[in-house]
Amino acid sequence: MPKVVNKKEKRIEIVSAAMRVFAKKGYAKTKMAEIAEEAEIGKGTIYEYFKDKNDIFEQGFMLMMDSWEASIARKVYHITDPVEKINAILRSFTDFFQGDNIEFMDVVLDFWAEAIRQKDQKTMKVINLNKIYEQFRNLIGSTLGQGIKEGKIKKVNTFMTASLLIGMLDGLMLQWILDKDLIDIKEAYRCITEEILLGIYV
Amino acid sequence: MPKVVNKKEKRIEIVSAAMRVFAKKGYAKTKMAEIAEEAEIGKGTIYEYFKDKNDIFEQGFMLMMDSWEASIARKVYHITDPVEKINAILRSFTDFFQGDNIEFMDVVLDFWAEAIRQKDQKTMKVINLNKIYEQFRNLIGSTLGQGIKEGKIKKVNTFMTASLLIGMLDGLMLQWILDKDLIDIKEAYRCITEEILLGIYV
Amino acid sequence: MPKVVNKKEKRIEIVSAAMRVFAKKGYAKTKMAEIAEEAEIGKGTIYEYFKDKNDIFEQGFMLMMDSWEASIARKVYHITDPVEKINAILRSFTDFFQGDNIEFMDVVLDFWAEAIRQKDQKTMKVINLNKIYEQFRNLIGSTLGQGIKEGKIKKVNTFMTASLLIGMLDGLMLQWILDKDLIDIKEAYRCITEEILLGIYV
Amino acid sequence: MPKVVNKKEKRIEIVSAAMRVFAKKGYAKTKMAEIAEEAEIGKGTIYEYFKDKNDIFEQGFMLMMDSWEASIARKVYHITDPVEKINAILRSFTDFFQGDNIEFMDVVLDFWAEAIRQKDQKTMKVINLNKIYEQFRNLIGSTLGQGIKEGKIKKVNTFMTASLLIGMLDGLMLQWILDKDLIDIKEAYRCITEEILLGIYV
DNA sequence: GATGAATGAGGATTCATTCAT
DNA sequence: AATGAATGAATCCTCATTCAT
Repeated sequence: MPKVVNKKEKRIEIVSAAMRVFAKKGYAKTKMAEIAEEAEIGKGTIYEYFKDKNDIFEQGFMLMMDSWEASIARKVYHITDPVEKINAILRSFTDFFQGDNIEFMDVVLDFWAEAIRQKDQKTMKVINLNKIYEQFRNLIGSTLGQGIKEGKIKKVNTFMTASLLIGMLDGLMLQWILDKDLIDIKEAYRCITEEILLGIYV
Repeated sequence: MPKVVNKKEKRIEIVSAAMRVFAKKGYAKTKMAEIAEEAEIGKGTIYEYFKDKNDIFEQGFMLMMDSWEASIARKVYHITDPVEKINAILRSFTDFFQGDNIEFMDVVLDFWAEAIRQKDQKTMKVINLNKIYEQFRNLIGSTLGQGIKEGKIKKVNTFMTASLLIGMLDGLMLQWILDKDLIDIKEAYRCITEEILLGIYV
Repeated sequence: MPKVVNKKEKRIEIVSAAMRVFAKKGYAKTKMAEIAEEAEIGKGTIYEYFKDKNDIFEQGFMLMMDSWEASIARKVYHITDPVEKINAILRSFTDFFQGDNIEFMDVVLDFWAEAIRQKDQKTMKVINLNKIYEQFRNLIGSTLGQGIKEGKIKKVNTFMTASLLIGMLDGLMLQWILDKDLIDIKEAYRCITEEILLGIYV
Repeated sequence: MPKVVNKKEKRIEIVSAAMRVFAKKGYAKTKMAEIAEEAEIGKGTIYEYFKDKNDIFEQGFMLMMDSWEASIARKVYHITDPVEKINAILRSFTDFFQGDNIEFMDVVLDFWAEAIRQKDQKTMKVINLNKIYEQFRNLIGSTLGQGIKEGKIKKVNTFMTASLLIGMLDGLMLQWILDKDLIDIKEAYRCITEEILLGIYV
C-alpha cells in the first residue's frame, strides 16, 4: 500500500509555502518551481493538490480571510457594549496583522490588486473583496447603530463611519507593510481609540 | 526631412494608453501589443519612447504622483489656519481620485503592490512609496503640530494621526474602487471633517 | 516599415515543413521546435501563422485534401464514357500519391487515425473523413450507375463497388507506404483496370 | 503466503483495457492512469506486468495479430479448391472485424500509423507490418497461383492481385470504422466474391 | 521615425515512471 | 503483489524585445 498522507495538511503546507514566496516576489513573478522548492517537494506534486497556480492563490486568500473573520468573530461576538465592541474589533484587526500572519500580510496587496481586477467579471469569483468589506461594514455599522440607540455615540453616518474605520486600518496596514519599524501598531490602536474616536462619542 | 514629433507629448499619450490597459488587466497581464493597440501605434514604436515595459509603468507612476502632489501643494500652500489646511488637504485627496484620474485609480493598487515588493531592494527605485508617504505625513503632521501650538488641536500624536488620516483616505479609495456607487466621496469628506475629526479638536 | 511577407506562402511553407516532420516522427511525437527547425524559422514564428500544433495538422490535412479533390475533379469532369471515367479516376488516385505528394503520404495515416478518433465528436470538425469518402463514393457510384444505364457495366451494387474500389486504393497506398519498392503503382493501375475490373464489365 | 495471481490472465485483462482506451483516445493521448482505471487496478500495478506504455501497445498488437492469423489459418488450411480458399480467406477477414474484435478495430489505425513510422528503424521491431502483409500476400498469392495452374483463374499478376485484395479489405475496414451503419460487411463479402472477382475467373 | 515580423528565453503544466509502504 | 503519492523531464505556448525595412 502506498504512503498515506494527510491531504488537507499537505495542502495547507503548500499554500503556506506559496504565500511566503508570493510575499517575496509577488504572484506574477513567482514560479511554480520556487513554490515547490520552498515547500520542499517536487514541481509535479503541487498539481496533485492544486489545479493551477491561480488555485493556490485563491485557496490562500480564502484560508487567510476565513482565519481573519473567524478570529474577529470569536473575539467580539459576546461583547455587548458598543464602544467596547468597536474597540475589540479594532483590536482584533491590529492584532491579526501582527500575529502569525505577519508573513502573509505582504501578499494581501496582491490579493487586493487581483480582486479589484476581477471586480467586474461575471463569473462568481472566489475572491470577492466587496462581500468581505460588506461583512466588516455591517459588523461595525450595526455596532455603531446600537451605540447611537443607546446614546453612547453621536448620530453619525454609520455606514460611512464604518467604511472610514475599515479604510483607516487597511491604509495603516499598507504603511506598516512598507516600514514595520516606522508604524507602531499598538500606538496606532491607542491613537484611534483614545484620540480619533473621541470625535464620535457623545 | 523627418517627421516632426513632439516626443514629450507622444510619451504621455503612450503612458496614458498603458495606464488604461493596466487598469483593466493589471500590469503583469498587460501585453505590449495591447498597449500599442490602445495607443494606436505599432509595437515597435513604444520602444522609441520607453526602455521597456517596466519603464512605462514607472513613468506612469511618477506622472500620476507628481500630478497628485502638485495638485495638493497648489491648493494648500497658502492656507495658514491649521484646521482649514487639514480640511483642504483632505479635500484635495478626495477631489483627486474623482477628477480626470478616475481611470488611473484602478492601477494604483498595482503600483502599490509592485512598490511594496521593491521596498527592500537595494537598487534605487523610482517607485519609492515610503518617500511619498513621508511627504504626506510630514505635510499633515506639521500642520497638526501647528494646530496644537495654536491651541486649536488637542495634544495628539501628530505622526500617528497623520498616518491614520492618510491611511483612512487610502483605504477609502480601495473600497471606492471596488464599488464606486456604494461609496459617496463627498459624504466621506463631510463625515471625516464634521464627525470623525471632532475627536481631535479642542 | 517592417518586412513585407506573403503570409499565405509562408503559411504553406510552414505546413509543408510540418508535414515532412509529421511523416518522419508522427504527429504526437513531433515537437514544435522540430517543425521550426525544418522550416528554418524560430519557434515563436510558427505561432504567428497557426493557433497551435493541431491547427497546423488540420490545415495540412485540408490543404492535401483540397489539392487531391481538385486534382481528380480537374482530370475527370469532362469524360463522358463511364468506363473511361472510372479508369481516369483510378489513374488520378494512383498518380496523386506518386507526384509531389510522396512525402505527404506518410502523414495520411496520422490524419486517418486522428480523423477516426474524432468521428463521434459533436463539434464540427475540420477533419471529416466520412464527408470526403462520401464525395468519392458518389463520384464513382454515379459513374458506375451511368455505366449500368448505358449497358456497359453489369448490374452491380454501385455503392458497395465504389466503396470497395476506394478501399482498394487506400489499402494499396498503405502497403506502398510500407515498402515503396515492393508495390509498383503503375502495375497496380494496370492490374485493376485490365484484370480485376473485367469482372464488372458486361 | 502471497496472493496467487494468474499472471498471464491479468496481463491480457490489462491489454484489453488498454486497447479499449487506445480505441477511444488514440495511443499518444491515452494516459497510464486511464488504462489503470479502465482495468480497475492501480497505476503502479501495470508496471508489474509491462515494461512501459509502448510494451502494452506492442503486446496488444501481437495479441490481435496472432489471433487474426490463427483464426484465418484455422479456417482455410484444409481447403483445397483455390476459388473456395480465396473466398474462405476473404470470409475470415470480414468475419474477424465483426466478431469480438469490434472494439479493437478502432485501434488498428494507431498500430498502423505507429508501424509505418517504425518501418525504417534499425531496431528489430515487434510491430512489423510488412512481415504481416507478406504472410497474407503469400497466402493469397500462392492460392491464386494454384488456381491459375488448375486453370480456374486467369493468368493475373498474383502478387499484385493479392496485394489489391488485401488492400480492398483494409480500405473497406477503414470506411466501416468511420460509419459502421453505412458499410454492410456481409454485402461487401458478397459483392467481392460474386461481382468483383468474376473478372479474374476463367 | 515607425513598424510588425521574427525571435527564443522562460515558465506552466502534463504524465510516464518510480518506490516506499 | 499492489498501490498511488511523488517526481521531474519534456514540451507547448507566451510575449517582451529586436531589427530589417
